[in-house]
Amino acid sequence: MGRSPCCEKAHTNKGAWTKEEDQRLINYIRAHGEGCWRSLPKAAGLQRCGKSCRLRWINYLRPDLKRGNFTEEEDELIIKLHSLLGNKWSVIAGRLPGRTDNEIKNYWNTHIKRKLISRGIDPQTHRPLNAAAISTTTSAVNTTISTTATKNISMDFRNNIDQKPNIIIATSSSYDETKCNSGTTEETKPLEIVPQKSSQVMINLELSIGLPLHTDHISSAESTASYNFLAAAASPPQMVAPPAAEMVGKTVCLCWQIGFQSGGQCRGNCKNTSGFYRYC
DNA sequence: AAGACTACCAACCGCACGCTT
DNA sequence: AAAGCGTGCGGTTGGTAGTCT
Repeated sequence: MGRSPCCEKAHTNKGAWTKEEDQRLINYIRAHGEGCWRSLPKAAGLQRCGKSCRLRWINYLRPDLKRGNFTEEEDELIIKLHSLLGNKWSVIAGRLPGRTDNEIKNYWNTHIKRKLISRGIDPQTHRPLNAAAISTTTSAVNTTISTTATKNISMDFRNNIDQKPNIIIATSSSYDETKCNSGTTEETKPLEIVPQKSSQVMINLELSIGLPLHTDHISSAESTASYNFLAAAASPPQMVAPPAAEMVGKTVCLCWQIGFQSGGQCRGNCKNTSGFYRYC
């Protein structure tokens, strides 16, 4: 399908924004709110493309933006989220209040990439640089597992946050509590990260892939991959072990379900009986 | 002091998606 | 069903400030 240009290029300014332009944009949005970016420039008296206005507002002028350097905690959270989500900057930004996708993307490219490389970690795969060749084999195995049987796959980062996670495959069928509604990308809950006693943070991301064949239990065609990891920057490496009881109760769970989207909203039953939260 | 180099980040660009007509 | 529109996303670029030689 054809598309018209987003704006008339002939009479639009480009490049850095002036203070006056900023003020005009702020004033307009304060008075009329966000939205309708296409018509905003004209209404606000700006000779700018609507996209440019939107970007300027989102990345720079929004009042809830947190300026300043990233903290060590934010660094580690970005690394963890990137290892799970890849270059989904907007999703990652959604987990970091006051930070924008553009800011995180820039920070990733200029700081974190180098930081990971200096640690001997491949920034793209989050595996040791010398293990890149193995990664494709491993992912192929995981794909086979997740599409043929009901298994719980955990990636445990507690050993060392800088190393590839331990992958734990369990065949337990007591996973009805992991059920999550399909097509639930509309509503997002803030990610809860509860500091642990030992200043650790545990995040549990669940990936569910499958067809909703049964209503009561996860079907045999469904599989669940759980990614458990600790942002344990302050803690020494430790042996892999099941999470302690007090940790389970504070675990945060992100649940991603890939399936047919029905357009329905998340029904909000994302907290299971173990006190886990899911992000649907 | 000045030119070269590097790092940073705001802004741009093209594309994809969802919704409406 | 197809076309058009509005918006959001991710990759890339270009200007500028800081550092090095």
